[in-house]
Amino acid sequence: MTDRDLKIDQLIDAEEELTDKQKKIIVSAIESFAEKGYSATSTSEIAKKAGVAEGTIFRHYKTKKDLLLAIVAPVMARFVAPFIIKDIQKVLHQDYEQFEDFLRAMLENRRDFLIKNLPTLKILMQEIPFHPELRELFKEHIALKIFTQFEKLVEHYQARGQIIEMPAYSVVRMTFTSIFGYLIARYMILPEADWDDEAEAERTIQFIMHGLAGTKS
Amino acid sequence: MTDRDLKIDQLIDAEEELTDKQKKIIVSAIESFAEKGYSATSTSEIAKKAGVAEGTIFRHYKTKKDLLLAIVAPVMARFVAPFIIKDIQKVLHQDYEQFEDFLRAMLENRRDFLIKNLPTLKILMQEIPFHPELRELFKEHIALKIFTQFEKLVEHYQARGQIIEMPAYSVVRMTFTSIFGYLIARYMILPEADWDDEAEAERTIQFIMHGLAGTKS
DNA sequence: TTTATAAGTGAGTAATCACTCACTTTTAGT
DNA sequence: ACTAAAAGTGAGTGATTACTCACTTATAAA
Repeated sequence: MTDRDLKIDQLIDAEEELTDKQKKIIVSAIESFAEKGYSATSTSEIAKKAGVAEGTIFRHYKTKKDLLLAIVAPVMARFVAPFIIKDIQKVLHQDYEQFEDFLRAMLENRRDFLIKNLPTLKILMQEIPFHPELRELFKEHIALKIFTQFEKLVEHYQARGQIIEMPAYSVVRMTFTSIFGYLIARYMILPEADWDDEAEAERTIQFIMHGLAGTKS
Repeated sequence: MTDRDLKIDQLIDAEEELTDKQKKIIVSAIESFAEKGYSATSTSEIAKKAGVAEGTIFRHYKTKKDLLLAIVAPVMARFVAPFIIKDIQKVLHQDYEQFEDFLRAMLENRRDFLIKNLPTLKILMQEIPFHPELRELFKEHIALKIFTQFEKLVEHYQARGQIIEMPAYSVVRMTFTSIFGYLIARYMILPEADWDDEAEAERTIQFIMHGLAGTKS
């Protein structure tokens, strides 16, 4: 187990036994951060909403920023965790012989996670540009781990003629763009519209498959 | 000319003769808003950076939020303006017989605009979720005007067999997702990476074209 | 040159900010 | 029941906030 894997596990396991008041603080903070933004939310406001003295927040989190990181970091770690597979080859041969099957599994899996953690993921997207620590965590996990892992995966399917010959990073970018573009449009930008979720997901997957179609259909 | 067209023109023309100090205020505000976010930027900070008394800001903008809107609203209007074409049919027959040509023109055109207005567009993306006035402007222009306009356009190319039969809104969503996904990745998320811009743009267009290919190739 | 209007100033304001600290209450091991 | 550590409190801190206003300076038409 590398240092980096350890870091992820630490982040995920960090959510241990919390006091009732601690939970209320986190719930209230998530609500306010998501609604008004991190900078526009005051600690007194969070305390009031949580039914807690303002001092209690600072008993558990040294600074307001610490509170933000405590909320956002574990969710980021859990969001990318399923992509970090130790033995890709095995998974691919056993579970997903077709790239399409892999795509479909990924879309459904991450959709469920996104729905369960919508406000926190909104906060994460909002604040990433302004906090170097968050950006660093993101780069370390996403850019390095997932991206390279995904490139191997793409090359695997390219070798089998399922995906067009093209730089792997382009394939990865387009796939991510399409899937998360759909999820963001569906759940963040236009959640009110009446979506036919199954049909729209299937169309998105077909779009990617045709867009990246290789020599063997 | 409808009320809405008038509104757009008003927003665009709003940048008339400004004092030297007024320009410096706007430039400084854009810089700080983009770097630290709107809420985390103080008016005293903007004044200092612009070499201006704090009162001068409030002479021209009633509130801090007014300053934000004065910066962001015209750029939003200009960003969507080229999509608002009065006579689509004419444009399509004369300039873009192929959907592919239209896509390529749109990509290049909006790329240039994005590069020239990068910080302001960053601010816009950041602040849209928190300001109802901005969201309203966006919905009015994007959701209603562009989206319906684009749907007509898609149906035009579908009728000619260039695009697969599929709900037009899905086609629009996927096209926008792919193009702006590329532009955002290229210029906002990973501007440091060494991109082969022409190749990457071409790959993105080919990806869309294959993903949406109709009966007649 | 006069004069009205607009642009610019900076000290001042009440409110709010993140955070501290001396203190009280709760928890849990013996 | 005793006790030490952890959790919780809320009044108080100086700094900073967006914004005001009485005043000065610059602009330009008559």
